Amino acid sequence: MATRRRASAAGGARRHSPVAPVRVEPHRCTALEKRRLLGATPFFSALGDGQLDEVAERFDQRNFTVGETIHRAGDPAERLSIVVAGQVKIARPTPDGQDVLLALLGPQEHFGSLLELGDAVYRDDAVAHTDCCVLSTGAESFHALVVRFPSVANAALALVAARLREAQATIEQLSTYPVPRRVAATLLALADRLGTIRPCVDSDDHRGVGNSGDGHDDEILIDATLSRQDLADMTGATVETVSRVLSDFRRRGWIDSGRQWVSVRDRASLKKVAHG
Amino acid sequence: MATRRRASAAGGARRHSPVAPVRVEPHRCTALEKRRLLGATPFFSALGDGQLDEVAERFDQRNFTVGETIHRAGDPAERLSIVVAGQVKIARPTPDGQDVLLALLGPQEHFGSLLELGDAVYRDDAVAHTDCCVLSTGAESFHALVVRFPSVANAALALVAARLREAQATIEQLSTYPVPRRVAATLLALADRLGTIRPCVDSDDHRGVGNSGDGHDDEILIDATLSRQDLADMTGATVETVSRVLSDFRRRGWIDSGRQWVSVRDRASLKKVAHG
DNA sequence: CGAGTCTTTGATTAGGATCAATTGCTGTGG
DNA sequence: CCACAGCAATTGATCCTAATCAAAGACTCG
Repeated sequence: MATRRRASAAGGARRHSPVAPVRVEPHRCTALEKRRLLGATPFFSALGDGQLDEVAERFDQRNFTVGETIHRAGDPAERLSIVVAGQVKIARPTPDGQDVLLALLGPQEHFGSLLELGDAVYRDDAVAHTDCCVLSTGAESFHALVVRFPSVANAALALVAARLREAQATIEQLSTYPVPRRVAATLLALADRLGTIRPCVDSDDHRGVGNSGDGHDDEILIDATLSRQDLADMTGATVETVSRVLSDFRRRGWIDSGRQWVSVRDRASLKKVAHG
Repeated sequence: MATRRRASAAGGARRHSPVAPVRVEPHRCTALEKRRLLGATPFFSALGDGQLDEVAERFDQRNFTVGETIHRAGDPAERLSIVVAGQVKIARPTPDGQDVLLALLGPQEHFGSLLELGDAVYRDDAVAHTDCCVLSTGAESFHALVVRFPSVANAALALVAARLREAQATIEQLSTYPVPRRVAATLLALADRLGTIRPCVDSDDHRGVGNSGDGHDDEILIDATLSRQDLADMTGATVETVSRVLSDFRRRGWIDSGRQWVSVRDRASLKKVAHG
């Protein structure tokens, strides 16, 4: 389904369509699918089929289309949600209008009231970053599951702890490193989480060979609609600065990028920048 | 025990001894004390005496003196610790030597392997910020408790979630606000967590009245040895900048400060700076 | 094709970092 | 009790990173 017109050669200017074919999925899960999807989730991976049924009946499914708001900061925090398809953006609105992008979640990842424990309201906006499908359950319902299945408690703890680690890494970045370094680190992290290999060499285009001998060919596309503004919100910088940094990286051949997309060409060099 | 020479009047220059009487406590808890201390902790507050005994026998007690290292980043992460007296500083060392102070923990607060779940090593240094007493247990031992007592699981989840919230607030601060605002917010947070009322008006000094009519008299001392460097590490700024900001706040009469201590005089004004 | 976004690039400014002394507090030892 | 060594804090001068302001180019979609 990827619409593309002329994915021109590697070296030169950026071209039209990014590489992210937006996939939509407006569907309704069967009970069976729900069970399967939840079972694939870190929360419930230790449970057997019978137990999963019990879990599944407590979860509701909802679909959202790009840009749709799932919840807003300030709303009563009453649901724990798990992304099963698509991507969800978690952003903290600040008084002065400048958002901070706290996470870009993909399938299997969770958001919502688990993080707001002991808190009455959400602290962040959750917005559908692509069309997406989400399974969610009430906070009490989830707590019942925690009590019933100790493995769920352990998993939840581990997941929140992992989030905390990420947050602390971000704090480290923000407090001590300059923007290019933060951008490099962010790109690498995104490539790890959302990267797909060899973007420019696929599709239905006829294609000679692909790599026209320009050094590296292990290009990794970050499979998300990623604007400069998003990157700025992730790194605590401004759009203009991010744009300048990306232009610089591009000039050096470390990345390739265009409207709403970035791909990593020279992981090693980025790593060097990201780690000192 | 507070040594002090001449705590001079309120208005003018800063004077000698801060106000923090350093208390030492090199002792050994009895089993009974251990039980009581653990029961006072958010982890185990829901448990009965019999259950607390079970918990207590899994915890060991250790004392540390100021500056002593409890664990270092890179050490195998094998213990969960709870501060019962004194303060512990959690700092993340960065490659280029500049530390990031992630937390300053007081009694009842925890650190260690709970946050490193699924991680083999500590990410941070833990250092005794004052003389202190710590109860700790092995990671497996703690997990056994989690499975045995669901309330412990819930408490642990809530505690880690609370840490995550703090971390996200810090990220918000770092990404979008200027230094004076961050410093103001940090001071307020410290005053809330570690503040003691009326510092200059206590001790065994004879004292006329105390407040010599200089506007506000709700002064709150931050009860910790707090260097400019510590503050800088908490706010992601440099010592010099923090010093300038504090001098400014002092000139305005919002705070009072000296070598290794700060007290808050005008909460309202600080709040105004901290929140826009 | 044209309106609306997103991106790039340039010029200017400002907030903090850095470099460099100087002053002030603390506790130690003569 | 006082002098001194050592560390913490202050203050000034300068430089540089990144924000801000401003405008033009690029891609998408209706």
